[in-house]
Amino acid sequence: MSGENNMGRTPCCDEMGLKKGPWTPEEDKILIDYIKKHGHGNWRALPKQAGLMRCGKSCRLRWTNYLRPDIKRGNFSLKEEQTIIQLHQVLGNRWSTIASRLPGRTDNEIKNVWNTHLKKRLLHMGAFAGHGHNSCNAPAGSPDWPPVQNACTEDIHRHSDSEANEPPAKTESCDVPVSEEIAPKVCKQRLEYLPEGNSCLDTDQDAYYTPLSPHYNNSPKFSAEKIELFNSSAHGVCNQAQLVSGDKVPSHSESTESIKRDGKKVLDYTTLLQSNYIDSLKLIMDDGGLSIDESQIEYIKPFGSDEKILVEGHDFGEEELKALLQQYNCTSDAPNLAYNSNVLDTASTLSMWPPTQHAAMETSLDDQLASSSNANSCTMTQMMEPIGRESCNPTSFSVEQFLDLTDNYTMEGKQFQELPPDFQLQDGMDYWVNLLMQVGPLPYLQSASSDK
DNA sequence: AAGTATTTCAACCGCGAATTA
DNA sequence: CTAATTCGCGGTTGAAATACT
Repeated sequence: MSGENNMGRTPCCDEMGLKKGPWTPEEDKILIDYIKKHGHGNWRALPKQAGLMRCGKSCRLRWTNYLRPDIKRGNFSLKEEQTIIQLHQVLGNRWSTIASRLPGRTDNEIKNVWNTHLKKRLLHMGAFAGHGHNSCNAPAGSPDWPPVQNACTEDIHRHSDSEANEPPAKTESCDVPVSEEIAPKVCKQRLEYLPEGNSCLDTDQDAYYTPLSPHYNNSPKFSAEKIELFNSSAHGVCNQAQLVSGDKVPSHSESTESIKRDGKKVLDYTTLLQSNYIDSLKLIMDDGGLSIDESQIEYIKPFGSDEKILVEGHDFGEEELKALLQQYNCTSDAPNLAYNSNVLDTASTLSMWPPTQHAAMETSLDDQLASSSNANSCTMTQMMEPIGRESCNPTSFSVEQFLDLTDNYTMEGKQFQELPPDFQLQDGMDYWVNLLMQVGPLPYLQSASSDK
């Protein structure tokens, strides 16, 4: 060892004569020159050898967070922010892990962006529901439900990693005060449907679907409202869902017309995602008249297997569907799948169907909730869902602008990554933009548009 | 224009993990 | 195996910048 006499922890920066505070350009130059020449080696020894009146820790911090040549300066792109949000969902405050997924960004910078921008933004959007008593109708006896992602989520993860039986941190440990008005209702509700006279969800039809059973209707956590799904895939690019009651919902035709643009229907799955009946939908797979291609499979792979998939379209072949289900680890007990009649016809030949909507009725609600929240901390739609409907009225911004965005950044096969530089968000628009950012473009749209 | 409040972000601190002797 | 040491992480701070009154 070094032979120093200090027992225990060696003080770092409080030794006499060591400078603290902001670095000067001269100090930066000394540090850069030294590391370029010798590498950093032992950080503790570095300042002495380089001639800096700093402690090694300060040098390391300055280098890794600021002077490193591969540091990317400047504002975060929307894509980067999207990545942070998504990773934070899964990882919590593991900033260095998140940073490893964002080349050129440091953990410190990401932490700052999260704390100063993203957290507030999500809070404003209602994504932070907070824990405990007043933020949602969480069932008694389910302390970690719903699994929202906020400062507490990390605690949940940590506990689940190592101390699975420990309860998550209490509400008081959350550093995000959540008011009733901005985080009102995290209602984990399921996409349970019992299509009348059918066992499938046919999104090609104009139809009403009711929540699954009286069993659920009796639960305060499940609404008895009906859900209307329509116009899903006539041309493969329109998925809509609205609550039939309790909302100002445009009529079918009115809504359909409103999303037409140059005779072309525009993807609008945001509304579907907004539905109270879908608790973790991350992907709507619509063949759009095309076959499933590899990019679709690749697209859904990273999401894990706990979210809902709405599969619909006319042209899913047997092999394609089989591949899809296998990729998604879906078997006959795949309550996360919804599908239309065409898919059902195909699927029925696969011995993989029907899924377990009916079986789910037999399962206790608590069990379902537990299994759902075990799979992941919080899924995208749960995150988005708490947005108060009154605060995100779709008519509060220019529909034209929104369609411009979807056309330009999704329909034309581009990644929806960055807003046009001259684009001004109007009130309410950020909700939609962020929602799109969360979901990303559907891959088929890219191939569909490039084919045409 | 001046004073005050809020936001931002680079830097610090303490802790735990990993490494070394 | 143990203890010292180093490293890296995440939470926090506080000065500077910016926004608001």
